Amino acid sequence: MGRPPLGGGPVFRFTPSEVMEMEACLQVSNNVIPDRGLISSLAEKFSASAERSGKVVVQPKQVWNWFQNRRYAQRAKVVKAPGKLNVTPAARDEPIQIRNVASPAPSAQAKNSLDGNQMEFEAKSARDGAWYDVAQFISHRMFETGDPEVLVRFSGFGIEEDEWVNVRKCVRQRSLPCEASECVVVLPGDLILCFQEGKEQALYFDAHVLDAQRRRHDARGCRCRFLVRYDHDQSEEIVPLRKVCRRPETEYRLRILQATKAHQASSPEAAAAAASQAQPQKLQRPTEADSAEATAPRDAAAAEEAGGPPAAAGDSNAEPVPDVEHLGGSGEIPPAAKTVAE
DNA sequence: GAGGGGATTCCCCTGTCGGA
DNA sequence: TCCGACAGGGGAATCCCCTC
Repeated sequence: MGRPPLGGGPVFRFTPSEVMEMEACLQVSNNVIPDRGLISSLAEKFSASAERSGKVVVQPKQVWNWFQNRRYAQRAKVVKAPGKLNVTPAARDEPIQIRNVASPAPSAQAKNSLDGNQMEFEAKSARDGAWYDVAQFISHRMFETGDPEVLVRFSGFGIEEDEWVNVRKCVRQRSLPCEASECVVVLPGDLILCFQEGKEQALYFDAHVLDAQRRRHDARGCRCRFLVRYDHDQSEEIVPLRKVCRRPETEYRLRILQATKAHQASSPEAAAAAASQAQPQKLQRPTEADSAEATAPRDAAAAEEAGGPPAAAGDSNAEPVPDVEHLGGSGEIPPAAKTVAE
């Protein structure tokens, strides 16, 4: 694809001084192509220089091409250099590759989880099979089968709604509402907590993601759609992100994603910092005005808990079980957000 | 008015071509 | 072989139209 030189004259070449200046720009901007304004001013400056003596006009497009080519050449060089990195130019594609990657060291995750933050739990009610936030563990008992049970007070409900639930099967770490930027960590096959709206009630049920339709985000936030199948009735529904709460086990994906973005933005150091500082913002369950659900801000502390290894994802029984002995005494969870049915 | 869906535009990345 | 130019593809942002 040979291109005739612009203007039809001799082949265009940047002078050494021009190359030096553009390289300096590239370095200053951390290998990011300068904006249009700077490119135009560079082109004008080069055109007016003594070396060009006004005879050759340097087009902004040519300057831009130079930046493109130089950056690509530099990255190609880095990739070929052995043992130099794991920072490849394909960084922007990595979110897709998050799938099936190994999780970060468990120790790093566990460190954050108990770092002065109180863990929050949710429990499955035997009455309707839906999951509710746990406000308090009232008591506990042990069955002959060896399965411990706890008496839980659901957040937003009174004593009359207290329920004995199986710790292994019906208590787990609280699911996390998704922010718009977190839709990428919701993948087909994932176990999620999904807000199902019925005619008379709207509750959170376990569901599995069958398919994820990615859409462009805009000022309104995430517009992706997720085809989910509810575990309790096998019904399928296409839901927006706001109805999806991801399991804490997917936290590692978010951290990988953040680390990847940091790689793109600057350096491996920044990436490491981002990975270690992944601090979820204050989250809320999706608010559904039409349904009679009461939603309050959830404590970000619970969101701090990183999920376990990928193997645990999708297996609610494999999740950490609260120490009921301990929680029985001080298991008070700050007024959390409870999703109140009907 | 809010939200959903699609079209358009811009930018970036990757790869290739031809001249020097 | 190096360097500049550009094609093709994909992602992101924005805008417009439609429906409820």
